[in-house]
Formats: sequence, structure tokens, C-alpha cells
Amino acid sequence: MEDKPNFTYSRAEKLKSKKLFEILFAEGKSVTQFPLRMVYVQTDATQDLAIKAGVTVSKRKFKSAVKRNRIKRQLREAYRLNKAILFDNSPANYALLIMYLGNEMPESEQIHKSMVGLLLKFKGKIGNRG
RNA sequence: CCAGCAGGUCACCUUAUCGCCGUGUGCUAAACUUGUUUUAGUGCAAGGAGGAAAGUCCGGACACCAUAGUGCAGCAUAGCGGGUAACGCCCGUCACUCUAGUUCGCUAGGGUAGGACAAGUGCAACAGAAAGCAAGUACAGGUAAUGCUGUAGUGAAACCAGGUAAACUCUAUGCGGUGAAACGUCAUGUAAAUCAGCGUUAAGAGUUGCGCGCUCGUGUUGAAGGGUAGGCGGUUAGAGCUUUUAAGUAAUUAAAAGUCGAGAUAAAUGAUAAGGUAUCUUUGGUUUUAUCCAAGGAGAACAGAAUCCGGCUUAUGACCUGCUUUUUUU
Repeated sequence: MEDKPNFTYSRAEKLKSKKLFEILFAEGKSVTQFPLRMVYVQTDATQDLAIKAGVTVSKRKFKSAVKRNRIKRQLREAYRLNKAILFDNSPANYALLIMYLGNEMPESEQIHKSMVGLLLKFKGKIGNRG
């Protein structure tokens, strides 16, 4: 754990289940660090991985599939490189969904800064409750 | 040199770090149905969006459904011939038409919702008495009488036809519907929902717009398994691609050889950093101009597979070839 940082983001870590998405949209709680918003919900401890995450970009704000893909890739990279913040000591299992709220194409540097802030905010919240 | 038209080609590159996806292969571990097994982890190798992947506008392949049949209605197409799995697509050709040239014979290029006004209905600017059901001008002739007859006049067309079908309509041909969230299958697992047999057939319900037809209903016995979410198959070797030869004016077809080129599913095919290329542009110098040289700046457009093919349409950067027109210089 301490010798090499884990920067992977494989299939098992991705949020796949349709059911979970429905639950997230229905009863998820949110943390916002503009231009990002995270919706999260606590899941069963029976799952193999502690945290599953997905990213999303509104089709209404970005009609072009190319632009949507680009933003999602940037979000995924930012999460992949900074997820170690969460994996140190997570008190419970969570499903996360990170959304992009901006109206224009973002800079990667800005996304990275916002992602770090967002993850720290989230960590503070669940730490306080647990 | 600039502009237009036609045709063709490509779809930026390199390096570093960190990642994603399936495939092949090696190692390790676990499981048992001990196998060229399955699962997990890990190393290596080669590969990983398009010319439009887009719009979803046509045509197919494939799958399921009698709520699928049938008649009417409806929709689509429209010279002729050919190509094709098929098409509303493509090729050739005739006619008409537009543009340019012309030795007035034509030539080159483009366009065409180019079947029928020999059945019926409708429509028609201006002029005109009148362009269809109601009227009637002038002159002449004729009659018992009358637009009854001729001529003039208006107009493309006048008591009778003609024009018009991106007007109804008619003719010919074709068309069932739903689309990969189709469909098949596996495991989990509960009822009113499914299937088969027997009996009852009365009201009624369903369908594509309507009719016919078809299906269902209610009781009982037995059997198997739906919906939702998930896994696997379908699902990437195909009307495939490249080259050569032959047939054909061409679209295209045939034969031979070679070749395998993404398979995701909240959706992979990347992110970041540095450098460079095509190209554009600014300044200065050179040259009659074109050009060339130096320095600086910008720097790849449109766009993301989603069952698969054939087209059409739309978006869009750069280069090459040919033709035409205009201007300048020699």
C-alpha cells in the first residue's frame, strides 16, 4: 500500500449498476465544489470494493458527443489520480457519481484542483458522521 | 495570379509519464465436474473510431408476432434500356430546357415531381359581351320568331375545342407490423399473468383506418415458467478489403492470388507535458511581378462505432489533376 501509489481505474471500480444510478438520483446526498458536484450514497458492505465511482456530463449542456467524451475523460483522469484521498480509511462503502456543472469546455488543471477540493470535502463530511 | 466547375487523395507526427478495452501467450493461486477446465492476480506481444462513425431519409440481411390472412382505403415510385440482394440509388440513352461557343449543320456542360387532360371533376392573369350553364356587341344573310348562320373584334385558345395532373383523379408497379432495449438462453425466485385437455359459448373485449376473418373470455384438471434488474449468446469473416486478368461505352460482373481490420454496454480506443510538420499571418530585405531569405505570432477542420451492409443528405480542413473565364507583364 505504501510502496506504490495505486492510480488504476479498472472496470470493477466503475459504477455500472442501473439500480444504483436510480438510487443515487432518488436519494443521494451531494457535495459541490464548482464546477463539480458529487452525489453519493452508502451501499452494502457485501460488495467487493469499498468505493465505486462514475462520471456524467449533461447531454443538455453539451450536445456534441465528442465534447461530452472529452470532459468525461478529464473527470475520470482527475478521479483516478486523486482517489487515494478516499482510500486511506473509508469508514463505509459508498457509490459516487461526479457531475460536471459548467457550461464551457474546462481546463484540465482546473478540473484537477476542483477534484481534490471535492474529495476532501466529501471525506470531511463522512468522517464527521462516522 | 485570382475565381468557378469536375474528379481524386489524406484525415497531423514524435517522445516521456500515468491509465482504459478485448485478443493471444507465459507464470502464480484457488475451485472442483482433474481438464488444451473455470475464476482471480500478474508479466509480455501485436491491435484498438469515421469519411462522414452524424441526420435516421430510402433499400436490404437477420429475428419475432394470424393482432401476421383478405377486401376497400392509404402510402411510395413514374420516358426507355441496363446494373444490383434491393432501392426513391447508380450507369447509359432519348426528349424538353438552361448556359457558353458556333463555320448556323451543330458542339460542350448543367437541369428535369419527363405515364395519362382519348373517362369524370376542378382551375386560369390581362383583354373580351362571353373562357360554362348563364348571357350576348357590330355588319350581312335567313326565319313566323329566336345567336339560327357567317364574318369582324379580344385572346395562346371562342358555342367548340385547347392548356393545366409539384389540381383532384385515372393507369401501371410495389408495400403486413415491430426493430438488437428484436430474439434465444442461464441462474435467483413469489402471486391474480403462460400452455395443454375437457365442458360452456351469452353479453362483450382486442386489432392498423374500416368491414370480413382471427384471437380472448368462464369453470375445472394437469404442466411448465413470466415481469424487473443481471450474466452469456445474437456480435463482428462480411452482398468484406487489396492486386491482377477478362467481359462491358459505363454502372457493374466473373475468375485467380493475397489478406483479417474495434467490439464497448453510464458505454473503452485516452489524459498530461514538451517538441515539431502541413498551412495561415505580421514585419523587414530582394525582385518589374511571381518568388526567395530572415525574425515573430497562430497552428489542425467537421466530428465519437453501439446488430450488420448498400445508398442519399448534411457538416468540414488541406493537397493534387484537368477544363473554362478575366487581368497584368514579356
